Amino acid sequence: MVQKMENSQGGASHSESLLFLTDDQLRKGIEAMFFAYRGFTADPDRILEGMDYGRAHHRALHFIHRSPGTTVNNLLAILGVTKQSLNRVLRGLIEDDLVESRVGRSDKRERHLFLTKKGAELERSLSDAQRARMRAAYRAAGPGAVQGFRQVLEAMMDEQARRQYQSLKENAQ
Amino acid sequence: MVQKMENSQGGASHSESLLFLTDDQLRKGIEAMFFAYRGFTADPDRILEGMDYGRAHHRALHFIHRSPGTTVNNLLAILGVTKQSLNRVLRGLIEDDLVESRVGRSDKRERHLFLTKKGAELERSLSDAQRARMRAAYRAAGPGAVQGFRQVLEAMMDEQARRQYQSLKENAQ
DNA sequence: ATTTTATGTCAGCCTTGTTGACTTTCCAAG
DNA sequence: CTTGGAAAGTCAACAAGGCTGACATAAAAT
Repeated sequence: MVQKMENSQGGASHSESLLFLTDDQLRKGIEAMFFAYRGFTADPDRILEGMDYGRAHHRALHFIHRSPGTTVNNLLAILGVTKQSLNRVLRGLIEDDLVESRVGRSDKRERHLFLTKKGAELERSLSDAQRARMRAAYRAAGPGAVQGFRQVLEAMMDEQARRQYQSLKENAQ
Repeated sequence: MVQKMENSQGGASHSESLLFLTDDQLRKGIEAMFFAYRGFTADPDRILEGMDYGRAHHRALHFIHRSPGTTVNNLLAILGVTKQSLNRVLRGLIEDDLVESRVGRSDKRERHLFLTKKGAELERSLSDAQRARMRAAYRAAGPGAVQGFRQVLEAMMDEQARRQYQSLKENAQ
């Protein structure tokens, strides 16, 4: 049965909410994630529609930008898709000269991925849009909220994803 | 160019971070959303794999449970998909006796949607899993974080989604 | 009586995910 | 040096879940 909310939003009572997490509070969090993720992807999706690309291409560009020279296997692990799925995306990006694939020096089986100038430009325009929304959300919510936001998201990740997130977090450019 | 982070996480300086939002801070938020959303959908996805259902069915069940008797048009607006896409999902759920579609009393063009007992059971098992993760994340992050989490997410939504979210928020059951 | 609205349905397409099978390249261990 | 296995790429086939366009029906609204 759904619990009644003894501990509504309007009030406050921050300290109690740790212990008394009602189904209703949790459901609000779930719905907030659902609606917010739509907003989160909306701007890049708009930019990409019309081009031959989609969200999968955006993600590849993002993480190649983030870790230039990363191998296909690294990218596979971060994106959590199969190599066949990633390969199709990468093939398109390489053909269109947005991504360069260089054979590894020490291990020539590996391919190291880099954005071309053209690729960096597209990545930039996508991340500009996404950052603008994130910036607006952060400012609207206030400085304290940003901490909480990231803490809850981090706690929501699977173990593996959290490790990947944290190792990305460390090597700030 | 990517800005250097003068305002790292390790430090603190909550008050300044409102004004000095570096690209690096914003990127962390973006990546946190990406990885966290994977975790957010992981448990229901696991439950549904093997059944003939997917994430789209989960979403339909969630919002029908949330607003019993909602019309197809309402659901369309909330989910943000086309009627053809939703119809395919609903048809499956109705055939399998998880959802009941009743012709409207006052307006006989409308169909009002309800979960059957069987549908309510599946919805329950899905939302139990999702709530368990949300609860764990809330507890790990602490009571203050929950406020911030929801504030940032709400600010990240499109206008239309925010209105939908808020109107759902109001009629707590 | 006509138009608009709500819904459903058919057909076909796209993106992005999946599995399975197979090849090539090439490092490294025997 | 040979060989096993890892890394990468490719082909084929498929599924989920989006999309558009076209069309049908019933009922409400004008």
